[in-house]
Amino acid sequence: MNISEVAEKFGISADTLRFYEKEGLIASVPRTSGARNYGEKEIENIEFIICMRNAGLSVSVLKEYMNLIKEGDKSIEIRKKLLSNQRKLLKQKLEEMQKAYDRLNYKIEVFYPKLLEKEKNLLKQE
Amino acid sequence: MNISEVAEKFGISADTLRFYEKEGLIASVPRTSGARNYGEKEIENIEFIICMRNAGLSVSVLKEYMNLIKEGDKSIEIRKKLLSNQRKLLKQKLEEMQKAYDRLNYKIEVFYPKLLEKEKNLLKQE
DNA sequence: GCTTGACTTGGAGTATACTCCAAGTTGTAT
DNA sequence: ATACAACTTGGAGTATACTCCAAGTCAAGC
Repeated sequence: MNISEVAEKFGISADTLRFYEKEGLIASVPRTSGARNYGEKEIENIEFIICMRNAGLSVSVLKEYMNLIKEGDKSIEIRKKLLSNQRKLLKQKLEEMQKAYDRLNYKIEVFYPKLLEKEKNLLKQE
Repeated sequence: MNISEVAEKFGISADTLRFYEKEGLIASVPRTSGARNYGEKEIENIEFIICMRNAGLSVSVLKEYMNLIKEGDKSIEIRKKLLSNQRKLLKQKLEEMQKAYDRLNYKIEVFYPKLLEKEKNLLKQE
Protein backbone atom coordinates (compact mmCIF):
# COMPACT_ATOMS: atom_id res chain seq x y z
CA MET A 1 0.00 0.00 0.00
CA ASN A 2 1.41 3.37 -0.94
CA ILE A 3 1.11 6.57 1.03
CA SER A 4 -1.94 8.00 -0.71
CA GLU A 5 -3.87 4.76 -0.30
CA VAL A 6 -3.12 4.73 3.40
CA ALA A 7 -4.02 8.40 3.67
CA GLU A 8 -7.31 7.72 1.90
CA LYS A 9 -8.01 4.68 4.08
CA PHE A 10 -7.69 6.68 7.28
CA GLY A 11 -9.03 9.98 6.04
CA ILE A 12 -5.85 11.91 6.78
CA SER A 13 -3.33 13.55 4.47
CA ALA A 14 -0.15 11.98 3.11
CA ASP A 15 1.65 14.94 4.65
CA THR A 16 0.37 13.97 8.07
CA LEU A 17 1.61 10.40 7.58
CA ARG A 18 5.05 11.72 6.64
CA PHE A 19 4.94 14.06 9.59
CA TYR A 20 4.12 11.22 11.99
CA GLU A 21 6.97 9.17 10.59
CA LYS A 22 9.42 12.06 10.80
CA GLU A 23 8.37 12.63 14.42
CA GLY A 24 8.69 8.95 15.28
CA LEU A 25 5.01 8.17 15.97
CA ILE A 26 5.26 5.66 13.17
CA ALA A 27 8.37 3.52 12.79
CA SER A 28 10.30 4.06 9.58
CA VAL A 29 8.23 2.56 6.77
CA PRO A 30 10.05 0.24 4.32
CA ARG A 31 10.60 1.74 0.84
CA THR A 32 10.24 0.32 -2.64
CA SER A 33 12.56 2.28 -4.90
CA GLY A 34 12.28 5.26 -2.61
CA ALA A 35 8.52 5.22 -2.09
CA ARG A 36 6.93 4.12 1.18
CA ASN A 37 5.36 0.68 1.09
CA TYR A 38 2.99 0.10 4.00
CA GLY A 39 2.42 -3.44 5.21
CA GLU A 40 -0.05 -4.91 7.68
CA LYS A 41 2.13 -4.17 10.69
CA GLU A 42 2.45 -0.52 9.67
CA ILE A 43 -1.26 -0.15 8.98
CA GLU A 44 -2.10 -1.56 12.39
CA ASN A 45 0.28 0.79 14.10
CA ILE A 46 -1.05 3.79 12.19
CA GLU A 47 -4.60 2.90 13.16
CA PHE A 48 -3.61 2.87 16.83
CA ILE A 49 -1.79 6.19 16.53
CA ILE A 50 -4.71 7.86 14.77
CA CYS A 51 -7.14 6.52 17.34
CA MET A 52 -5.00 7.96 20.14
CA ARG A 53 -4.50 11.26 18.34
CA ASN A 54 -8.26 11.53 17.85
CA ALA A 55 -8.64 11.08 21.58
CA GLY A 56 -6.28 13.97 22.20
CA LEU A 57 -3.04 12.20 23.14
CA SER A 58 -0.26 14.54 22.09
CA VAL A 59 2.24 13.88 19.35
CA SER A 60 5.05 14.07 21.89
CA VAL A 61 3.49 11.47 24.23
CA LEU A 62 2.92 9.05 21.36
CA LYS A 63 6.47 9.66 20.18
CA GLU A 64 7.71 8.85 23.68
CA TYR A 65 5.61 5.67 23.69
CA MET A 66 6.99 4.53 20.35
CA ASN A 67 10.53 5.24 21.53
CA LEU A 68 9.89 3.02 24.56
CA ILE A 69 8.67 0.24 22.30
CA LYS A 70 11.93 0.49 20.37
CA GLU A 71 13.78 -0.19 23.62
CA GLY A 72 12.14 -3.61 23.85
CA ASP A 73 11.06 -5.69 26.84
CA LYS A 74 12.87 -3.68 29.48
CA SER A 75 10.43 -0.79 28.90
CA ILE A 76 7.20 -2.77 29.31
CA GLU A 77 6.46 -1.50 32.81
CA ILE A 78 7.17 2.12 31.87
CA ARG A 79 4.99 1.84 28.78
CA LYS A 80 2.14 0.48 30.82
CA LYS A 81 2.51 3.38 33.26
CA LEU A 82 2.59 5.91 30.44
CA LEU A 83 -0.64 4.50 29.06
CA SER A 84 -2.20 4.50 32.53
CA ASN A 85 -1.40 8.18 32.91
CA GLN A 86 -2.91 8.94 29.54
CA ARG A 87 -5.97 6.89 30.41
CA LYS A 88 -6.43 8.96 33.55
CA LEU A 89 -6.17 12.21 31.62
CA LEU A 90 -8.53 10.89 29.00
CA LYS A 91 -11.05 9.92 31.65
CA GLN A 92 -10.96 13.43 33.12
CA LYS A 93 -11.38 14.91 29.67
CA LEU A 94 -14.31 12.62 28.96
CA GLU A 95 -16.00 13.69 32.18
CA GLU A 96 -15.45 17.36 31.40
CA MET A 97 -16.83 16.92 27.92
CA GLN A 98 -19.82 15.00 29.17
CA LYS A 99 -20.62 17.92 31.48
CA ALA A 100 -20.42 20.32 28.56
CA TYR A 101 -22.57 17.98 26.51
CA ASP A 102 -25.26 17.87 29.19
CA ARG A 103 -25.15 21.62 29.42
CA LEU A 104 -25.52 22.07 25.67
CA ASN A 105 -28.37 19.61 25.81
CA TYR A 106 -30.13 21.64 28.45
CA LYS A 107 -29.69 24.85 26.49
CA ILE A 108 -31.06 23.26 23.34
CA GLU A 109 -33.88 21.19 24.86
CA VAL A 110 -35.00 23.44 27.70
CA PHE A 111 -33.59 26.94 27.64
CA TYR A 112 -34.05 27.83 23.97
CA PRO A 113 -37.51 26.26 23.62
CA LYS A 114 -38.61 28.43 26.56
CA LEU A 115 -37.06 31.51 24.99
CA LEU A 116 -38.81 30.77 21.70
CA GLU A 117 -42.12 30.31 23.53
CA LYS A 118 -41.72 33.71 25.14
CA GLU A 119 -40.88 35.29 21.84
CA LYS A 120 -44.04 33.85 20.24
CA ASN A 121 -46.22 35.24 23.03
CA LEU A 122 -44.71 38.66 22.62
CA LEU A 123 -45.46 38.60 18.91
CA LYS A 124 -49.09 37.60 19.62
CA GLN A 125 -49.57 40.70 21.80
CA GLU A 126 -48.62 43.08 19.00
CA MET B 1 -14.04 40.72 41.57
CA ASN B 2 -10.84 41.70 39.78
CA ILE B 3 -9.15 39.81 37.00
CA SER B 4 -6.70 37.80 39.08
CA GLU B 5 -9.44 36.65 41.43
CA VAL B 6 -11.52 35.44 38.50
CA ALA B 7 -8.47 33.80 36.95
CA GLU B 8 -7.75 32.06 40.26
CA LYS B 9 -11.40 31.00 40.63
CA PHE B 10 -11.43 29.27 37.25
CA GLY B 11 -7.84 28.10 37.17
CA ILE B 12 -6.94 30.01 34.03
CA SER B 13 -4.59 32.95 33.49
CA ALA B 14 -5.56 36.63 33.54
CA ASP B 15 -4.06 36.79 30.06
CA THR B 16 -6.55 34.22 28.84
CA LEU B 17 -9.43 36.23 30.30
CA ARG B 18 -8.17 39.35 28.49
CA PHE B 19 -7.73 37.32 25.33
CA TYR B 20 -11.30 36.01 25.52
CA GLU B 21 -12.61 39.53 26.02
CA LYS B 22 -10.54 40.89 23.15
CA GLU B 23 -11.84 38.09 20.91
CA GLY B 24 -15.43 38.68 21.99
CA LEU B 25 -16.07 35.39 23.83
CA ILE B 26 -16.75 37.51 26.88
CA ALA B 27 -18.68 40.75 26.56
CA SER B 28 -16.73 43.87 27.49
CA VAL B 29 -16.30 43.80 31.27
CA PRO B 30 -17.16 47.05 33.15
CA ARG B 31 -14.13 48.91 34.55
CA THR B 32 -13.47 50.61 37.87
CA SER B 33 -10.84 53.28 37.23
CA GLY B 34 -9.51 51.34 34.29
CA ALA B 35 -9.44 47.92 35.93
CA ARG B 36 -11.91 45.16 35.05
CA ASN B 37 -14.60 44.59 37.63
CA TYR B 38 -16.37 41.26 37.15
CA GLY B 39 -19.96 40.92 38.37
CA GLU B 40 -22.23 37.91 38.69
CA LYS B 41 -23.40 38.09 35.10
CA GLU B 42 -19.83 38.13 33.82
CA ILE B 43 -18.76 35.26 36.07
CA GLU B 44 -21.66 33.16 34.88
CA ASN B 45 -20.81 33.82 31.25
CA ILE B 46 -17.14 33.04 31.80
CA GLU B 47 -18.03 29.76 33.44
CA PHE B 48 -20.07 28.77 30.40
CA ILE B 49 -17.32 29.78 28.00
CA ILE B 50 -14.67 27.85 29.92
CA CYS B 51 -16.90 24.80 30.09
CA MET B 52 -17.38 24.91 26.33
CA ARG B 53 -13.70 25.58 25.67
CA ASN B 54 -12.81 22.58 27.83
CA ALA B 55 -15.12 20.51 25.68
CA GLY B 56 -13.26 21.61 22.58
CA LEU B 57 -15.59 24.23 21.11
CA SER B 58 -13.36 26.62 19.20
CA VAL B 59 -12.72 30.22 20.11
CA SER B 60 -14.20 31.28 16.78
CA VAL B 61 -17.46 29.35 17.28
CA LEU B 62 -17.93 30.78 20.76
CA LYS B 63 -17.19 34.23 19.40
CA GLU B 64 -19.84 33.70 16.74
CA TYR B 65 -22.29 32.57 19.41
CA MET B 66 -21.66 35.65 21.56
CA ASN B 67 -22.05 37.88 18.53
CA LEU B 68 -25.45 36.29 17.88
CA ILE B 69 -26.47 36.95 21.46
CA LYS B 70 -25.62 40.61 20.97
CA GLU B 71 -28.08 40.69 18.08
CA GLY B 72 -30.92 39.89 20.48
CA ASP B 73 -34.14 37.92 20.02
CA LYS B 74 -34.01 37.70 16.26
CA SER B 75 -31.01 35.36 16.50
CA ILE B 76 -32.55 32.84 18.90
CA GLU B 77 -33.23 30.22 16.24
CA ILE B 78 -29.77 30.56 14.72
CA ARG B 79 -28.15 30.31 18.13
CA LYS B 80 -30.06 27.15 18.89
CA LYS B 81 -28.95 25.68 15.58
CA LEU B 82 -25.33 26.63 16.23
CA LEU B 83 -25.45 24.87 19.58
CA SER B 84 -27.11 21.83 18.01
CA ASN B 85 -24.30 21.58 15.50
CA GLN B 86 -21.71 21.81 18.24
CA ARG B 87 -23.58 19.21 20.27
CA LYS B 88 -23.43 16.85 17.33
CA LEU B 89 -19.70 17.38 16.88
CA LEU B 90 -19.19 16.95 20.60
CA LYS B 91 -21.12 13.69 20.59
CA GLN B 92 -18.96 12.34 17.78
CA LYS B 93 -15.85 13.40 19.64
CA LEU B 94 -17.08 11.73 22.82
CA GLU B 95 -17.70 8.49 20.97
CA GLU B 96 -14.25 8.59 19.39
CA MET B 97 -12.65 9.25 22.73
CA GLN B 98 -14.60 6.49 24.40
CA LYS B 99 -13.27 4.08 21.77
CA ALA B 100 -9.73 5.21 22.48
CA TYR B 101 -10.39 4.89 26.20
CA ASP B 102 -11.61 1.31 25.81
CA ARG B 103 -8.59 0.52 23.73
CA LEU B 104 -6.21 1.98 26.29
CA ASN B 105 -8.04 0.01 28.92
CA TYR B 106 -7.53 -3.21 27.01
CA LYS B 107 -3.84 -2.51 26.53
CA ILE B 108 -3.39 -1.78 30.22
CA GLU B 109 -5.62 -4.47 31.68
CA VAL B 110 -5.10 -7.30 29.21
CA PHE B 111 -2.27 -6.78 26.76
CA TYR B 112 0.47 -5.54 29.09
CA PRO B 113 -0.32 -7.97 31.94
CA LYS B 114 0.07 -10.81 29.40
CA LEU B 115 3.31 -9.34 28.13
CA LEU B 116 4.63 -9.05 31.67
CA GLU B 117 3.64 -12.63 32.39
CA LYS B 118 5.60 -13.79 29.34
CA GLU B 119 8.61 -11.77 30.43
CA LYS B 120 8.56 -13.36 33.89
CA ASN B 121 8.46 -16.87 32.41
CA LEU B 122 11.41 -16.08 30.20
CA LEU B 123 13.40 -14.88 33.20
CA LYS B 124 12.58 -18.10 35.07
CA GLN B 125 14.06 -20.20 32.27
CA GLU B 126 17.43 -18.49 32.53
C1' DG C 1 13.39 8.61 -25.13
C1' DC C 2 10.04 11.65 -23.39
C1' DT C 3 5.99 12.95 -20.87
C1' DT C 4 3.04 12.19 -17.03
C1' DG C 5 1.74 11.38 -12.46
C1' DA C 6 2.91 10.01 -7.97
C1' DC C 7 6.38 9.64 -5.11
C1' DT C 8 10.64 11.70 -2.40
C1' DT C 9 13.09 15.32 0.78
C1' DG C 10 14.04 19.43 3.65
C1' DG C 11 12.29 23.28 5.03
C1' DA C 12 9.16 27.18 5.17
C1' DG C 13 4.44 28.67 6.19
C1' DT C 14 -0.17 28.52 8.58
C1' DA C 15 -3.95 28.09 12.09
C1' DT C 16 -5.19 28.00 16.70
C1' DA C 17 -4.87 29.39 21.22
C1' DC C 18 -2.71 31.22 24.12
C1' DT C 19 1.46 33.61 26.73
C1' DC C 20 4.65 37.07 27.53
C1' DC C 21 6.48 41.73 27.48
C1' DA C 22 7.15 46.80 27.73
C1' DA C 23 5.44 50.89 29.02
C1' DG C 24 2.14 53.24 31.42
C1' DT C 25 -1.66 54.09 35.18
C1' DT C 26 -3.85 53.71 39.65
C1' DG C 27 -5.05 52.75 44.59
C1' DT C 28 -2.88 51.82 48.97
C1' DA C 29 0.53 51.62 52.62
C1' DT C 30 4.52 53.99 54.78
C1' DA D 1 5.40 62.20 48.51
C1' DT D 2 6.98 57.92 47.22
C1' DA D 3 7.28 53.20 46.69
C1' DC D 4 4.85 49.07 45.66
C1' DA D 5 1.72 45.83 43.77
C1' DA D 6 -1.70 45.05 40.54
C1' DC D 7 -3.94 46.72 36.98
C1' DT D 8 -4.04 48.55 31.85
C1' DT D 9 -2.88 48.34 26.57
C1' DG D 10 -1.05 46.87 22.03
C1' DG D 11 1.66 43.93 20.10
C1' DA D 12 5.20 40.41 19.70
C1' DG D 13 6.42 35.61 20.72
C1' DT D 14 5.53 30.57 21.52
C1' DA D 15 3.73 25.71 21.31
C1' DT D 16 1.37 22.40 18.82
C1' DA D 17 0.13 20.15 14.86
C1' DC D 18 -0.07 20.14 10.82
C1' DT D 19 0.13 21.90 5.65
C1' DC D 20 2.29 23.51 1.70
C1' DC D 21 6.05 24.12 -1.54
C1' DA D 22 10.17 23.55 -4.55
C1' DA D 23 13.13 20.64 -6.56
C1' DG D 24 14.17 16.24 -7.64
C1' DT D 25 13.47 10.90 -8.61
C1' DC D 26 11.25 7.04 -10.63
C1' DA D 27 8.15 3.58 -13.15
C1' DA D 28 4.77 3.29 -16.82
C1' DG D 29 2.58 4.35 -21.14
C1' DC D 30 3.06 6.36 -25.81
